[in-house]
Parts: sequence; C-alpha cells; structure tokens
Amino acid sequence: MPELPEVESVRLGLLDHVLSKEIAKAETFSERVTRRSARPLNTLAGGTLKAVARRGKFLWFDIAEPTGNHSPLVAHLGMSGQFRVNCSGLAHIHASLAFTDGTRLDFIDQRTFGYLAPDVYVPTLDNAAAGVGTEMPMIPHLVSHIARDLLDPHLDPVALAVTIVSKHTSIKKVLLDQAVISGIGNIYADEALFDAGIHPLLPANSLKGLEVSRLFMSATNVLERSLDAGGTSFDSLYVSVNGESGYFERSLNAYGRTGLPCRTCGQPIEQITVGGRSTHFCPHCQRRQ
DNA sequence: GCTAGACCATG
DNA sequence: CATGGTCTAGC
Repeated sequence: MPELPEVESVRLGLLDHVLSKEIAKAETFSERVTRRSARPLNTLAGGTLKAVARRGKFLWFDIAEPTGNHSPLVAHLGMSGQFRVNCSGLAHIHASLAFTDGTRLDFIDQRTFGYLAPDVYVPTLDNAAAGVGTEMPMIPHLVSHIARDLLDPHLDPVALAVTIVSKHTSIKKVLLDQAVISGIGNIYADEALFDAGIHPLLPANSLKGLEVSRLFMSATNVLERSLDAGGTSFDSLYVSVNGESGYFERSLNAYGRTGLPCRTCGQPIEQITVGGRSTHFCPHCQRRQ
C-alpha cells in the first residue's frame, strides 16, 4: 500500500536507474496497465528520461522526445505496483521499458490497480513547480486534479487550512481526499490523527485553527519519519518497494492495533469504519469533541 | 458536494 | 469475504 513515503522512496531509487537513458522499446503485456492512457506505450520509443517527479502518490517521468518536445509518462502504483530493474521470470510483469544501454525497467503489479500512462502537460494553477523532482510549472493532465502534498515546498498551508475547515464531513475523510491534500492513505491518516489527538469522526468544519495546525504538524512528522525509515530499508538492487514489508519495521501507534493498549494511555485501541475504510483510534487520547 | 460502488488478487 | 486507492455514477 504505497503512500507518499513509499512512492518518494521509489522515485529516489528510480533516479539512479533511469535518468538520461533513452528508450529503445516500450511494451505492455496486459491491456489493463495502460487503461488510463490515450496512446500506447510503444509511442515512447526514442524518448530520453530527463526527470522523475512526484506529487502525492503520483509519479511521472519527464520524457524529451526526439523532436525536443517534452511529455510525461505517468505512473501510479495503486496498491501493489513496483518498478524493478532487469527482473526476468517474475509474475505479474505488465510493462517494461528497454533502454538503449541494454538495461530494462519492469513494472510489476499483482492487484492491477496501478497503471502507466503516456500523458500531456498542462500548466500548474499557481505557475509554481508541479511537484518534487521537477522545476517545470507543468503537470500531467492525469495529475492536475491532485492537490499538493505536505512535503511540497509550494504548498499553501493557509489556503489548505481554509479548505479543510470548509468541509462538512469527517476529518478522516478529508485527509484521504487527494483533491484536498495528497499523499495520505488509510494508514498515515490514522497515524496522523492519533499523533494530533483528534477523533477521526470529528467534522472537519468543527476543528479549531490550533487543531488544524497541530494536525499539519503531526501528518508532516509521520510522513517524514516514515520516509527516513523507508530510505534506510530501501534495497537499491531493486527499484521497488515491497508494498507490505516496510510497515512491519515501522512503529505504528494506531493502524492495525485494534484491541491493543494505546502506547500513551493504555486504553484499548478501537476500530470503526469511516467512509468504508477501517479506522483505528484511541478513545481516550482522541476524544470526540 | 458528498457517498457508494466498481475494479483486483490475496489471505 | 474484507482489504485498499481512485475513478465513476449516483443522489
């Protein structure tokens, strides 16, 4: 379940393996992997990979075509997507980019929620760089509806706070809304709310300014801590993150700890459903109201 | 504008 | 049969 920290680890790993390489051949082995794309992957042949950028959980490769035009190749890992270099014989390889230097980048995805999509650039709304890893104020069309994430230097925290407080739904749902704030998935949403001491069912529009800034701080810390951990456990042989393994090494305080004692107060962690998602919280440290 | 369903493979 | 991220369709 790659969320922002995992996707950023993948981006950093990809830099070593694909930067300034030229695509000799791009092929797909299942139609589904390019379902979000208007054109087939093999149209990328001849392009050179100039950058690997990220916003939230979305990645894109900036590709310079032989004509000099730049266009993005968008990649979303879904729940189980991985990139690997020169992997052969593994199951669930849905696509691969072969480079002129003889190396190959393979896209593997067991649950097939992920995808690759050659796309077009559109200008960013604020004319600032589109995300981490790029200076271009241009964003792939498929990513243009995704909000900036908490680790984006061009995030406007005041505007974000205003948006959050305008929502008439639970704060947990708002945290998961990628059009409001990106990069946070079910696991880090629970962790951020626990850290901030905020009940997941609290209406977003009932939060005080102080609570919103505390939540920003908590969520940012949770993402950064995880990014540090992911960076160290990252295996550079594979440009990938094993979707599940990383979480076992991380110290989770709420997610998946149903019935276990809260690490702060000892009360059992409760599990409820919010917006169809399993939600874990401490009934004492995260009081309603 | 917000919610519920669809899409998948695995345990 | 629940899970999880995102898009789509519905109210």
